Amino acid sequence: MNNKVREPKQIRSVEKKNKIIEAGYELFSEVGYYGTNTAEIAKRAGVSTGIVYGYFKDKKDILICTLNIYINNIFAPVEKFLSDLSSPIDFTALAPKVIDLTIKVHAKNSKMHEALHSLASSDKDVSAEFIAFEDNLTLKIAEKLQSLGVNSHNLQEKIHFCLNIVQSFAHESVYDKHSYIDYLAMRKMVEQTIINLFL
Amino acid sequence: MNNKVREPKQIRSVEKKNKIIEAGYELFSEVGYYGTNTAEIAKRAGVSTGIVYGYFKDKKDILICTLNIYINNIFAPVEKFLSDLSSPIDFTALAPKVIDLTIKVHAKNSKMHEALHSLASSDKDVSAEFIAFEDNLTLKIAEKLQSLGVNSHNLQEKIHFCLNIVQSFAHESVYDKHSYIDYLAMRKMVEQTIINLFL
Amino acid sequence: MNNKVREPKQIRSVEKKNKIIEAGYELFSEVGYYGTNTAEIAKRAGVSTGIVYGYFKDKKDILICTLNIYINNIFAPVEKFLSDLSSPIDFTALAPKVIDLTIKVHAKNSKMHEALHSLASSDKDVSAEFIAFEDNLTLKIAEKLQSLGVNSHNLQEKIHFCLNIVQSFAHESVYDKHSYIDYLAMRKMVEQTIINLFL
Amino acid sequence: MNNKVREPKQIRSVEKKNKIIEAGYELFSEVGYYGTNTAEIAKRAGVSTGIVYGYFKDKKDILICTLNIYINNIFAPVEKFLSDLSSPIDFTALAPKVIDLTIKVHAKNSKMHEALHSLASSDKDVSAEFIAFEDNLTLKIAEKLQSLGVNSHNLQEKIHFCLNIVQSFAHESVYDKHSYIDYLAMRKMVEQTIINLFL
DNA sequence: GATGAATGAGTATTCATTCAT
DNA sequence: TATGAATGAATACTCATTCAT
Repeated sequence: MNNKVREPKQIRSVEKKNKIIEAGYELFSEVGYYGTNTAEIAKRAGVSTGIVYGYFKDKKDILICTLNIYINNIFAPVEKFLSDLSSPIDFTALAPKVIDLTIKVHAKNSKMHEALHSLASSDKDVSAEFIAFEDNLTLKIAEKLQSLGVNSHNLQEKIHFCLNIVQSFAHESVYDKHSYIDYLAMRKMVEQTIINLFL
Repeated sequence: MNNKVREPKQIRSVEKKNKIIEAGYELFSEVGYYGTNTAEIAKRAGVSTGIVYGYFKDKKDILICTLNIYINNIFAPVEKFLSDLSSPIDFTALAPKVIDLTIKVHAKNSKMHEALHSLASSDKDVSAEFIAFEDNLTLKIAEKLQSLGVNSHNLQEKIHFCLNIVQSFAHESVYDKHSYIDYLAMRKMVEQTIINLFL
Repeated sequence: MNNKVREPKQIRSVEKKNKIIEAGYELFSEVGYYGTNTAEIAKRAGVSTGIVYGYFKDKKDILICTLNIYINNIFAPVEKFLSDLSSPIDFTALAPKVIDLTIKVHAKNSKMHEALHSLASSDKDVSAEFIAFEDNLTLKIAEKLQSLGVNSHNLQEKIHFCLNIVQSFAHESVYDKHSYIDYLAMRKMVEQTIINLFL
Repeated sequence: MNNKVREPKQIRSVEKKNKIIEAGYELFSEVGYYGTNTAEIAKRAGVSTGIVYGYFKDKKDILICTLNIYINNIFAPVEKFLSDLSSPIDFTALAPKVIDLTIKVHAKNSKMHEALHSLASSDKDVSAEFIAFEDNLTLKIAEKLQSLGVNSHNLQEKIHFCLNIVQSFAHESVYDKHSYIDYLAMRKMVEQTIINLFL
């Protein structure tokens, strides 16, 4: 067929495409997908509205690309964290660090997290990308732990479960949504749960 | 001031209002808030577009009302469950039942759950209603448990944490999103985590 | 044909019709014809929306009826004024009184004056009714003056011209629209112009 | 902040904006502000509905721009007229010319005059623009007359008063609204009134 | 490649009028 | 007569996408 979307090869073009993605990332984070319009993205990226469709198939395509930024924003610190791990692993010492990292990462990306999750529920493409990311993350961590001698049964399930509860805690903790909750006490529960899993 | 929205007192009116809410519930579940238009809601409810604004202030008002249905759909079975509890509580026996119930409830309301959460992230009204619901749920459960002699430290935090992990599990479980995960094994982890909390 | 609009014969009905006209008068005065809706008129009149169409053909029909109120509001004091006149007429003494009366009447009905004129420009029915009123007013005054021995040439033209300038002055004066104008000085001009006409 | 409305710099754009204003002018004149819809304006201007909002903030913004056309339509001939005046001024000769000019100008713009006045009564923006225009006109004339040696007391009030009666006469004269009036006789009164003022 | 003007389908909301009760 | 719920056509405005330059 007629592939209208350019794969930019020139450096200038790549830069321009990235500018658009960044602008999209910012706006989607600030006002959500439906609160953002393409003209605004173009304006913030410093390009014309027309050229956006030179680099992206449609508005959703921009979102998919911002999703990749989001994923990298999370992946990068996690990979760094993993590469610093060494055998033998002391989960009692590790758990607080994992929580700290997750909160830190989440605080920086929480808005986008919401914007993306919001779309994932109604859009198969976004949802698929999201699931693939989580799978990938779980697997990466599992591999690393195994290479460091962790031979826990149901390792992937444990990691996945940990990710769930840590993220869930980080999300609430960042927003401090429920005023009557003692988040420090809750944090201890999260830590202990992780430790118990890997005993 | 000018209260344009009718508070239906006639039976016929109540039925009509409910029809609209149901139609909204269905459509928001199917295609999300932004994928639904008011004409479509009216059509599915079998009413004119105009009368929708006789019962609801605006489109978001319909959503808020569907949110209440959703909340009741969850509250009702939980209250039933709580009322069947008797002292002394055996958490080892209780945990699986809680998970069963949550999965069952979630399976029936998961689509709406996503649609609502999706909006909660960008809309303060929806978000507030949601948080209030979660607070309410946590408190109700805490009261009941205390009345049955559970005197655990940080009871509210424990309950809230449990709700988080059970819901998170139920959500994944219903969709079976991650193909490589053994959800039965993961379920055991959830159960054990609950039991450990209340030991 | 089928004359749907009832001519109320019952006293209760007449009262109800008048209530609607009054409500219309108030609302048209306050927010203009297009800023008023029939439901609001009915509400203020204390009747149902449906019955409005029992007494009036349509929304414009209400306006035409309010126009009659407006006309009476002006006619009545003018007639009173005329009936107090006695021969011989001293225009030097009369002119200030005419201006006072016009301002007084205008102050009470200026909003409706604007609402009606606003519609007269685009609606033939309203316009016709308005012109008939002005003709009638001019003729009434002319008759009275003639009966009091005023035999001025072009009497009707003079009266009409006087009405124009007095009304124009009253309108501006009531609103004090132009800040740099000395309305007292202008008033003297209006008075002198009238006096000159009838010398 | 977010300046969405384009300030057209291209010749093509300027032409298009003018087309829209003209279309608005025509339609507002023909059927009034409320009888005109934006789609109709776009259609008559030969453009899409969307681009109308590229050039104008909203429907009222179009009206304000047509108001400016209207004002220029009046200002231009008046300025021409003023620039042809030379000292000393003979008001007896001037009065008929002023009336002729006003009638001529009014005949060309009377419909718009009505449409605008109609809105001025309910809209502050339009009203303000109108008053400013009248003030401006009065002042311009006053300056010119003073520069030509007219040192009349209350000059502004006199001019303003003259404008009122001439416009009022022109309006009626153009429409010949009142069948029983001898407009030639009335015209003489207007002339004489002006002459008397500046004696 | 790049621009930004132009398109036009789409949408929430209003309101004069009707009609079942 | 009277009610007020119901109708549905009408309308201002938005925005993803296209296209002439």
